[in-house]
Amino acid sequence: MEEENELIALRRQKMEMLRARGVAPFGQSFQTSGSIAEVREKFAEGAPLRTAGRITAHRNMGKSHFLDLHDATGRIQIYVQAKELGPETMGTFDLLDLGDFIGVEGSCFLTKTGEQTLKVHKFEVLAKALRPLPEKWHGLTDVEARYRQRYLDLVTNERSREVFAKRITILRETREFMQSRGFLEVETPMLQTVAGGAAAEPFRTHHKALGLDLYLRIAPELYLKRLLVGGFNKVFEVNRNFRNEGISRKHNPEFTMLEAYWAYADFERVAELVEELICHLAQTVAGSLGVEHRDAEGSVTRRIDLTRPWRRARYRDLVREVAGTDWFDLTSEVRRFKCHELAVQVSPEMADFQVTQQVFEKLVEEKTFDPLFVTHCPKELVPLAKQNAEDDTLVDVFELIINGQEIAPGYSELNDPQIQRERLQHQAGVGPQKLDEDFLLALEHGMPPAGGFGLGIDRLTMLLTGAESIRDVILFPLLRPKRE
RNA sequence: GGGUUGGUAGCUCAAUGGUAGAGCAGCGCCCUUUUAAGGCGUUGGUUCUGGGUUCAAGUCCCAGUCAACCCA
Repeated sequence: MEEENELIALRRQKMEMLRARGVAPFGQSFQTSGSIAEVREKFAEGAPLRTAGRITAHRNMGKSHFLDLHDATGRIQIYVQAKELGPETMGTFDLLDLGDFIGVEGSCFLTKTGEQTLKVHKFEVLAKALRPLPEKWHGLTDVEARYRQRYLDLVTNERSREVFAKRITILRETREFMQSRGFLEVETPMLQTVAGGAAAEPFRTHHKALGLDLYLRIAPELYLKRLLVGGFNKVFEVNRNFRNEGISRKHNPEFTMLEAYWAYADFERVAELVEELICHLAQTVAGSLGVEHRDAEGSVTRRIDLTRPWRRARYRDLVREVAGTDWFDLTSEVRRFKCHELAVQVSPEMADFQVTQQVFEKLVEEKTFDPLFVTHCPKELVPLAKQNAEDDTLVDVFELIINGQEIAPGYSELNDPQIQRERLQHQAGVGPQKLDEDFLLALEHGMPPAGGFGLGIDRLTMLLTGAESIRDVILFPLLRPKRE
């Protein structure tokens, strides 16, 4: 990657000097009494304990040393006394640097300020760090470096560790919640011959042995529905979708989605379920239904109230609220003029429903922070949903908006194979998708009426952690590689 | 794809067109309860890359590159 510098050369030298003393700079397994957090729990004055971690600070008092040992669970102070260890061991100790992994055996004591400390009797070098870590106080703040070298971000930034700990909890609790409601977790293909289930540009790939062009899935929907045909009543999948589109604060080309289907239910019951799920996750992860977002200094920048019941409103009513009660009576030309007045940008090639959707996105979606279920959407926006029984220009769906973003769509699923075929044919005409004949064949065998929903795990994590960018909740977001 | 801003030591940041600096880390010395330890001293630079303007460029201009933000 980069050439040798003085700091690295010096660490290599120390590594060789360790070898010369018969100390392996990259050690073997080390039996501990637990992680650093566990050791702190077991802490009892005088008790012997063993733990391991990375050295992140060294306070040198001459004949005695205080060091901080870190792992993902926390920090513990260790105390090294020259008299205790003897000159031979201290010679090895002097070859340690910040960043090195060591294992220590010692006894618990409290310093005069009351800090839990391990007085080291023995230590082992577990791994020498040949490159220096970022500075202790500011940590790594360069956003580009934080994404490219996430490991350094995790080592130095507590806040980043917390975000990912919460993401892990969200995934675990989501699975448990869905399973507790009787949903079965299934796995469906990532490699698909037809990229269906959504309107999005797919990634292409190729299977050599079959000589077959394939797509990375843009959604698992059509396979999960096949499972309803197959007799499953409640299924869900949590995994990656891939969309070959632009990258932004809210978009990463691969993102994690929970998708679930519930036979004999409809979008109303699914909305209830989603409400319960998100409230459960908020309680578990944020500890409250009042979610607070904070800036780097810790001041609250946004409060989101998840208290149930959540507001439900019809798409057209919401548009009327922001664009005037007569919006849907206006001509195309007047609507476009009104967009100009409302500072909503529209382009000439947009259809009327797209103009309205643009108004909706800018003036409703982006300004809504507390949960809002948008219902009775126009069918052009959601071609895979069931038509409303009273008004066939509408479909039985909800779009859940929280934190200014669409977080979860929910549907009464279309199960009429004939209408489904027409809709897909219409969609295939404009998009890159071909017709998934195999899916239509399945539908013709009969799919029960069902409710379904998708929940964007990345955006949900943003909501519950206060992250401003999707890259802050994805461990390794896609970046363009750095060239030489 | 378009616009704006940015890229300087390992990290965090300075530097009117005029000798590239500081803090932390490192290195040396002092210090046996420190915790952003402290004190004294000290090393470290392809200023993102390539061109140009100029007596002189980190700084101005052009092109490229990567990133962040906004827009499509």
